[in-house]
Amino acid sequence: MPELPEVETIRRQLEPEVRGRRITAARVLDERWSRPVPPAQVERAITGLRIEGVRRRGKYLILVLEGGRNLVMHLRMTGNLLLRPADVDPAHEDEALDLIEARRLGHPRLYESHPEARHLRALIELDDGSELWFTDVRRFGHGVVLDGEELDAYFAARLGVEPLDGGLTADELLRLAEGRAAPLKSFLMDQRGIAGIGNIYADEALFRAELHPLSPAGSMRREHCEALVEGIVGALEAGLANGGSSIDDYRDARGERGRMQEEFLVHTREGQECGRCGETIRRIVVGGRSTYFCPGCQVRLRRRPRRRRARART
DNA sequence: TTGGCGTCCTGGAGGC
DNA sequence: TGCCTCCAGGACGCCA
Repeated sequence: MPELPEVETIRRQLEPEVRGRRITAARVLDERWSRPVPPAQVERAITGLRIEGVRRRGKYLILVLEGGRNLVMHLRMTGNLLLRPADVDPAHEDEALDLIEARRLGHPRLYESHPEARHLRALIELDDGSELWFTDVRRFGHGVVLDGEELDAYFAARLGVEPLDGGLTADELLRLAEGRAAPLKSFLMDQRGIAGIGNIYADEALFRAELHPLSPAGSMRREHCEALVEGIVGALEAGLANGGSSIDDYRDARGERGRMQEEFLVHTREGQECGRCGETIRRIVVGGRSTYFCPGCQVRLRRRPRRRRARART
């Protein structure tokens, strides 16, 4: 599942390749991708514009276009953004002419030469002949075009602090968690608090911090917050260093698998021995999501009584 | 205001 | 072999 490390890996690969390139054509093949905005409107809004950079915010990937316009994309669960260089396939030019039409008609030979085209949802052609393919098996991913102030408002309503830019401190975490009864696992996955953490890195961060996923978020003391900040940053940086994790569908911009799944400390390791204390790693469901933890060394905190507010003196 | 749950969506695994 | 059911999960809407 693309979380912060996966999206950042794609961003770092795309940035040097597409910065300065001009979008010569855009095709939205699945109306769900841009819903509720009609595909043609999105295509018109970005065609002809130069790409000034590639940014990331939480799990969102942003093509920064000239004139203050932005194409904001979210990969959700099975989305991939693939960069197909112009010289990858000498025969591609002829095939590209027919790719969209062949796909529309369900041409049987199309998927032999382009298996990823089966789930192609949007396609952006660049002026050097390269293409960006947004593919997505489960069709949860989407794209939206936003201008400057709209972009700020869009993220302000959805995303909290960025964990890797120094904004996440123990004090900030303590403030975010205060009074919250939600389990730590759910708390970490709430993008309005901390942006970019999903199911995988929430498990890994809590293991590193030695905190039980069912502990109420508001039960943390300062020392727990310090450990959790360290756990979050450590887990995300490990993901980045390994090119992200590929449990199912994730591929980077070059179509390569990540290696982080080989480095998981608890996630998907049910029944295996904990590398820290030797206890058997367990799987439970928290908030409808599979959650892996070590019952031996991840401490379950008790809910702290809410501090009484001082009565206003009259 | 907060937390929990259902929904969207598809491919793969497992059961019969 | 073929059909059916269940499961996976990010974000969002709805309800208690």
